[in-house]
Amino acid sequence: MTNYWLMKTEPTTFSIDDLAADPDQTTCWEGVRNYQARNLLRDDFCVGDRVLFYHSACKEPAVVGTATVVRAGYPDSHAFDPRSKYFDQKSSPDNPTWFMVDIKLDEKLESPVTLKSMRERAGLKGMVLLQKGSRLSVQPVKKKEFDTVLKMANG
DNA sequence: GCCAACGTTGGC
DNA sequence: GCCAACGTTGGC
Repeated sequence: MTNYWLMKTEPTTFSIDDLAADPDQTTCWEGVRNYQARNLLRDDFCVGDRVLFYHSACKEPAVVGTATVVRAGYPDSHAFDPRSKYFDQKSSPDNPTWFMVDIKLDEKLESPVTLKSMRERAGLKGMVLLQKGSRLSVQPVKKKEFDTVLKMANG
């Protein structure tokens, strides 16, 4: 059973081009420090799940690509490193607080699907992303929503 | 840069 | 357990 997700990133921090430039086009998704998102990463992400890669807090917020989960939830080791900006004293290798997954790029969309265009699409009304005050950085997406976004990307 | 909405912290 | 204060997110 494949799950569908949307993952937010600020392109100034890590963009779709950064992912595309990686030799394996793969990255660990470190630094999530929100419990609801943590629970999803730890408990619900499975290898093979599909991901909408979303640019937030930028000029044109949009889904800019798709990816696949290639490693399910495992402890975020950045939380153990005092030099990391993601360091968290309360997380330890014995009893990790924070988790991450690995994702691999599927495709960078030729034409990004903007937040604006998603708001205008009746079929996407229920998307978590579009709910008022929604700021979950890792969020579930329905298969139908995932397919609709891709349809919008491909004309 | 503004500000609404949300999550976390900590005093009581 | 309540809730005010604070910090962060993220669209605009």
